[in-house]
Amino acid sequence: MDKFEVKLDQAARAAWMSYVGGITQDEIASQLGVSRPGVQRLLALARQEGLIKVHIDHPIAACMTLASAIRERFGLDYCDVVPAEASAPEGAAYYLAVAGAERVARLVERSDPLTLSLGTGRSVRATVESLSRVERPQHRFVSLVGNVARDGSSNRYDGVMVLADKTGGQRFLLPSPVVASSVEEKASLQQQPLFLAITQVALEAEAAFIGVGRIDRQATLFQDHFISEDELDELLGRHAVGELLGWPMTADGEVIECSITRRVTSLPLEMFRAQPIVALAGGVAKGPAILAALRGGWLKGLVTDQLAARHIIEHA
Amino acid sequence: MDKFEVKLDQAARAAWMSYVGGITQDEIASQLGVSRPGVQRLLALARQEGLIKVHIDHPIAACMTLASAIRERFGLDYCDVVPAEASAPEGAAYYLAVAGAERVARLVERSDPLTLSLGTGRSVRATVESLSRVERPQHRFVSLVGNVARDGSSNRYDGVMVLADKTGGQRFLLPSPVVASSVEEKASLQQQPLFLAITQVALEAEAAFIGVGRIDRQATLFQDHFISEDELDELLGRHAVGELLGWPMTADGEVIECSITRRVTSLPLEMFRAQPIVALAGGVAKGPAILAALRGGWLKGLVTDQLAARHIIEHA
DNA sequence: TTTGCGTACGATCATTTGATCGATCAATGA
DNA sequence: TCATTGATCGATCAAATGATCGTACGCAAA
Repeated sequence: MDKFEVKLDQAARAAWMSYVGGITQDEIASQLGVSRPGVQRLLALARQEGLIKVHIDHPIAACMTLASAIRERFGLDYCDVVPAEASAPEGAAYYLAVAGAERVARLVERSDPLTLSLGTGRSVRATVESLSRVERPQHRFVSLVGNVARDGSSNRYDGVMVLADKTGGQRFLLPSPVVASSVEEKASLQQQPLFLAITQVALEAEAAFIGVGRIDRQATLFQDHFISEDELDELLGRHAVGELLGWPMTADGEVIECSITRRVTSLPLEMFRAQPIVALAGGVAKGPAILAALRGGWLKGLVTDQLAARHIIEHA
Repeated sequence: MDKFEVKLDQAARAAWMSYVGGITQDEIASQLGVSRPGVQRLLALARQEGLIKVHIDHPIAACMTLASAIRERFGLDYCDVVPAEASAPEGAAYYLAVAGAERVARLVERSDPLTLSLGTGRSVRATVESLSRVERPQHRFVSLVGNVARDGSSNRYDGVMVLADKTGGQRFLLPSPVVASSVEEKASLQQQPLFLAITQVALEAEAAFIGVGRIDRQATLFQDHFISEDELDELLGRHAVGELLGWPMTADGEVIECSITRRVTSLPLEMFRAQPIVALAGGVAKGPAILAALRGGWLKGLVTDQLAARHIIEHA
């Protein structure tokens, strides 16, 4: 038995006494016949050699492991993963909304004036609906996506009105459909003073909370008739797997150039490179779209659920 | 989801960040949006609720678990369990000797005068042979068992001479066989001034390190002809499972009263109730004998191996 | 035997964690 | 509505742990 093994043996003893036996380094020192700093060194060696395995016996632990892996893999500021187990009675969408609301609340609840952008989508809407009321008339909230449906009605997933109502803050809404009916219509809309003023506010935002959309027959863009079936096929033919703010992208996160994207009225994603964009999206079906956004480097934060997170890590 | 589950959720998060993520309570506090003492409370809750499972990934850990269980079950001052795996090239007896020597060294290496008693046996002998030399002429070492074999030769397992040679300390040997050939011979031996003087020294010992003997055909008492085959059968008939210092005992640790024990020349075990007796013994075959000694409350310490320790815990 | 280098170790200081105390808040009962 | 009780929480202090520095020791080479 060589010297290193003897030392490792002793380190394992000390580690057992400390972590399993729960005694102080002083007591371990007197029991092993070494000094207290000597014990601390043994414990450091045990940690360094990976002798100490810790397991948190709670569903959350698996989520946090995934979250940590995603955060590190894609260089995010943060990643929150919520449980998606059958034991969760209200469903993952509820937890996603609560977790998203927590993140939004951290910004909204402060007193300094804040400018915050929102995308649209079920998750974004659920998030702001989960938020508690707080009086913050000094804040400004701006929508990054047009809030008009193709038939002229308001966007059913808009969150800016809800958020502004809950806080008393100012609201800025893009009065346009997310995809114009023609390139000319888009050009006309983007020259209106209101559009330019809202663009300016959006550029001043401290953060943006957005949804992630799929490109398939269940896509909001398709379901809400912003794009036709032919256009859907076209996007699929160009390997589109998801969209952010109406901008379709490939699995690598590259925005697709085509006739459809030339008609998207949302502010170009490139304008927000310097802003933290946080995606709120979950479900295994959203996995490919979220992964695309991550690969493209568009996101600084992610709030998702375990199912999507697993997909992301398995395919990263 | 009730308040306790929310709290437990948060505790699990904090625990993950601390124990798996390895970050400080301050950092966790800022990430969870609570105060540092709040984090400390969450971690305490996680510990209290048993969410944190620690495993030491080293063979020693299993030994320490057994040792801790034996120590608590029998109220020992200490219990050292050494590995008994096939991966240990030198065998468990070597580790047992090294561990025993460590315990003896703690006493022997100090400068204050020490009086120490020794029993006999392979383990005791191996232990003192594992001990490093140290100059301690002020110490006294006394044998608790006669060091004469039935044929008049010295006891091959005596440790007092070895120990005294290694330290330069004084040696006190009982010049008698462990079992006299008659009650009269025992009486005669015990009245000799030398015997009385050695008894007095033994009573002043701070601790005693002894072996544990079996009562079967491999028993030292039988192999070395201290007892005959009939006497072995008699002891087995009286449910003897082991012996300490030649005193045979039942599985409950009660010293057996019979013609054989009336001839044992060792000092009566009852004389050492106030002294810490440490047993040095290992191997699965020694399990029952060690367990008997523990049940009888004769031991204050134990140095053993994993095989014996398992037996003890499984049958305790 | 001496010298030089690397490692181990205790003293000491800095940082982190654990625990207590008092104030505040929320819930309950009169 | 008010008073009481229990729980929560931050401020603060005590205890424990982590890390640095200087010294001593062990080992190898000259």
